[in-house]
Amino acid sequence: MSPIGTRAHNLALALRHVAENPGAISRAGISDRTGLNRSTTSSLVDELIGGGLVREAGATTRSGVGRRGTALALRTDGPAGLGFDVAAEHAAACVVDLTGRVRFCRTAAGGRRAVGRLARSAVAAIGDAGLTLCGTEVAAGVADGLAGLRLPDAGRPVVLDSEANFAALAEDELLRAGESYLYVSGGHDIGAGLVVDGRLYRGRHGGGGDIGHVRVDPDGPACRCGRRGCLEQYAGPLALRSGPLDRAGTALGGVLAGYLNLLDLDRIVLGGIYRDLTPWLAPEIDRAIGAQFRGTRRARPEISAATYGAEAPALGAARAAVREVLADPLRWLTRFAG
Amino acid sequence: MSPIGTRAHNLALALRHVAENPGAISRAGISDRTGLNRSTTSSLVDELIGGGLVREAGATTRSGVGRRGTALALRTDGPAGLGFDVAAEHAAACVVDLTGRVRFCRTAAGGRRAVGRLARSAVAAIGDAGLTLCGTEVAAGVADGLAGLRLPDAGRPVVLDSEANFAALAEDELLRAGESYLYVSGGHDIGAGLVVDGRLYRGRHGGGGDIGHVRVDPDGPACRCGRRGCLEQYAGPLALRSGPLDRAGTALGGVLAGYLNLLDLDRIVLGGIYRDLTPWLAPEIDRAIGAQFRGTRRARPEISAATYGAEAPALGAARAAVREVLADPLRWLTRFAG
DNA sequence: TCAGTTTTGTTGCCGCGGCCAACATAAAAC
DNA sequence: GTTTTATGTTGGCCGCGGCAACAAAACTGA
Repeated sequence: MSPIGTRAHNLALALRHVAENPGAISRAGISDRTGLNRSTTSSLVDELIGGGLVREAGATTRSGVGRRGTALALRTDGPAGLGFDVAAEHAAACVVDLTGRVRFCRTAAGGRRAVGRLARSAVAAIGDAGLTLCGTEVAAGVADGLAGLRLPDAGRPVVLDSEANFAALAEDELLRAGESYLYVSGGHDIGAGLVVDGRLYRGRHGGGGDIGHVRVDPDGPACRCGRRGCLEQYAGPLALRSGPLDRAGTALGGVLAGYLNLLDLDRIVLGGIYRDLTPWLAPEIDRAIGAQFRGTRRARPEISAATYGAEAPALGAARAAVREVLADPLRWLTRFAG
Repeated sequence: MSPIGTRAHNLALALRHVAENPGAISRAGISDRTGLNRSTTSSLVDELIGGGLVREAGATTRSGVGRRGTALALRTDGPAGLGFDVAAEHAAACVVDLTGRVRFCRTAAGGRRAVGRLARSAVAAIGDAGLTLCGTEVAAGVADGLAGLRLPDAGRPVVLDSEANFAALAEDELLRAGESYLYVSGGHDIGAGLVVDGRLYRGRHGGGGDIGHVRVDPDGPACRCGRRGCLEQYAGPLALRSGPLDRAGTALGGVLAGYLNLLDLDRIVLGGIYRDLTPWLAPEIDRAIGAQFRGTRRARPEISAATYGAEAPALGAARAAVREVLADPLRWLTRFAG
């Protein structure tokens, strides 16, 4: 059995082109870019419109001779992705529509104790906006942080992953551009989310991505993990408050340089508490990378600040949920069929 | 247009099951495991048999009531994968059949000057064995090392990649098991080939995988690259001859530990000149990894010696070539159609 | 103004290929 | 022998993509 049938594949293909050219592509445009026949494209688009994922949006503007096409766009009153971020001291919930636009976003103190309240508000917001929940994903440090929580789930399993991974998935522009980047998130732990060619790398067992205890200097300061010279002692929140930023940047850059020699990435994205420190951290990180980088045939990666701040993990989780609909619209279209 | 049509996908699916259960699976068995209808499976297998990829091999042995199935196996007189390894001082050529078995393997001194002679011998061996060349892949340090070389090419583009990447692809058992591992190859350069879930990770621009100049100690010895304390100065061939092995193991382990915190791998494979030193290197590497490893929810990766020695890159390149046929048998079946 | 040209979207038909049901075959159980 | 169970093949159905023809909508040029 095919992992995804031809029809499902082509529906996703058509839908992706609509998502990437909202209001600016017609059936014929999809046909041109996909190589599918115009009649096939018409049939696919009709099905997407019938299922409430796509709408017609006037005529395409185009100079020159010939009939104008019918512009297509994603509907913003269809599926809603729901994302949570559950940490020790705070929690957040976020709702996005099919275009990835934020329709609800709220943060609360109290960690997992606040989740129930946030969930009720989010579900109310989904209803008020005329949306329909399509999936729930949750950023959480540890899986058992979820045990006992009852989350609205759209009849599908709730997806769990790390904060850094979901925060990496909030970077819509980079994902759409198919970039390869490492999202480095500063916080109580130092997390990393690796994206290759616009797709999240998940370790085999969902482990990995925890780089706070990579050793920077065997003779460095003692760490709470019982060892010495961990990255956290240079670039963790305590170290950032008490130490100079250039020391943190150098330590981070040294660790990242090792990754860049192995992995061939386009970009380092600084998130979490690093985001607002980017102007001070980036030069030192860049210098440290330059001291080890050996790219004879590739450009040195850019270093940039994350687009979103504290809300990034919840937002990324919500966007990941709607991206599942974009990746396999047929499942959404037949969700009542069984 | 689908990247690979339904028929092509199902042919590959059926063929993969034959490859993974040689001589021990029937049409009905494929049908059971794939979910495809028995009639569909019959049609697929007939096409694979007609194209010379699969043969019937007696009856399956099974206890209990019912008719015995017809056992299926890969043919060993069909497509041949041709792999080269072109280095500065030596070169190698390798031929494998569809099962991945080595049918020809020869090494020569002289680097790229020896390639023409090796190629002629390999092509002769392919003919003598009644095989048909299906693809050529080449392990080479730099792409321009290939400029001007005329290689037998089966009418398809010659694939180029690093020695470490191809050596990683020679590990058939690990690939089949879907393991995630980093193949570390010691040599003039220290290369690394990353395999995730049985699939080779290729950087965006084919860069990466060159870890010889990751910094181990900023105050370390000067390196030919102009910087100080590079891994090569601890674990390169010169350092291995003059220095103690435990120092090399510790340096390697330190670098690998950084990767393991990020990547969540099952295994480190030691290849190249490290392969035969594994008994001495592995304990130190393991110790150094243990000093930084933070796997609360995953096992510490195993460290093992590569299955093959100097012939690994050429063998891996040859196996990669036949794997293309296994991945898309329809292209092989229709190779004369255009 | 109106035919000619170009582009868009729809409709009817064909064919590939997967699924289903029925049947022939082979081996064991009774 | 008959019955039961598993394997492999055959014929027919149908979903869905491609093709060709046509209608519709815009511009171009006498």
